[in-house]
Amino acid sequence: MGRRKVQMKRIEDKSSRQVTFSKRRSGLIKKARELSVLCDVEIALVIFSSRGRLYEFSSADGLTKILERYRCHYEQESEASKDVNEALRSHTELLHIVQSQLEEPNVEQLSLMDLVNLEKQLDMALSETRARKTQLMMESIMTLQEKEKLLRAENELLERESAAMEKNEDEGNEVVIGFSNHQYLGNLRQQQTLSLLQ
Amino acid sequence: MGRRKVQMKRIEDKSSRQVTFSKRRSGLIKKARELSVLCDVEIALVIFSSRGRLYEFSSADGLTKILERYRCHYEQESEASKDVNEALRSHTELLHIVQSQLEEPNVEQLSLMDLVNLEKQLDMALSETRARKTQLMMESIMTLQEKEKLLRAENELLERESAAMEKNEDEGNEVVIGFSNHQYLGNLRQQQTLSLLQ
DNA sequence: ACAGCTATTTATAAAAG
DNA sequence: TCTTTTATAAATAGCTG
Repeated sequence: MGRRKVQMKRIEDKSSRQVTFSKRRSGLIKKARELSVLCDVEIALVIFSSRGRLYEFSSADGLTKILERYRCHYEQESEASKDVNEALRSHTELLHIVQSQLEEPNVEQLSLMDLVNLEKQLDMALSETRARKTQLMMESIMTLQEKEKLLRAENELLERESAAMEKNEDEGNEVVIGFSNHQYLGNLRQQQTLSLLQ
Repeated sequence: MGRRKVQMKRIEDKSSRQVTFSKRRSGLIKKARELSVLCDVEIALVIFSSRGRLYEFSSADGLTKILERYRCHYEQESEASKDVNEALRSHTELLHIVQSQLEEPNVEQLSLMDLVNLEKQLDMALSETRARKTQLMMESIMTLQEKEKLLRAENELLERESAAMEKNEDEGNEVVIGFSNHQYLGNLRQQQTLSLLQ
């Protein structure tokens, strides 16, 4: 598509090779963008010039930013449950894809590659769910650890209060306390346990 | 470049979207190949259809190497994009591993059933690991909950003790206590959170 | 879903400024 | 060297089978 047809081999003239590279590169990226938009598919395109310069296009670029924002708001509950729902939705969608693929008359057309890819997607979905679950549990543990810390502090306080009072007593008032289990709790192995979790 | 100009937005009609995808995909890959040949540059192109099918093109050096190079090129970039790249790279790498495994002479003997069974086995292994992890976390949470319960009981006891003592006091002994945060902790949403976990 | 066929639109090689 | 223009090659949207 130019003044004349071009041979499909390396352009020897350095200058026109550079010009062609510049033009065709932008054309290729444009086409990649169009394809991703028109057909709603994910595309990653990476080009290294002979001098090591990098050019890229990625339909997931917007997605990356969304995921980043998603991570920022990750700790908030409302967002969290939304995320769970989203994961569930996409998971279900994937299952439907698998079903429809397998229910088609011409199963033979499913190449091994296709199956591998589907399996991978499923596994990624699983991974997401797993990661989400793990995070929720971690948060749960964190919360409980926080509470434990607070309760310990409170206990110490009360203990000191109790000791101070006892010291100032002179008559033998009977007290309700039968035993004290302040030191009941051993050292936490929490750190150890958590290290096992990932 | 067709009978009419096309709007740059997702093609809503599923059928024609599929047709366009097929045509433009091959066109894009062709253009990528041409650019890599004419200008002697490295190109990696990955396309995921909405159905999870993978299409790719890469110039001589191979997708993995190019993506590896890409990753190095971006070492100084943000964490997020690094993660995405890494995911893409390892994804592709894994794919190649599986492919090479499957490209052995007697691939034809691998039936769908075999693949399904293989997948099942893999997933069971994953499940086991996952279950183990979950169990560890659950135990961790249980332990912490137990501790919380004990600490609460202890607190109550101490509080009662304190109250009893205060009642039997007649002189204004100064006490060490400045504040009390017994009710600091809100109601647990632990039950709710846990229900989300499975 | 796929293959071939134009009428058109796009991309771009080469020329011009 | 860069940008713009132009002539032409390519790609492809909508058809038809």
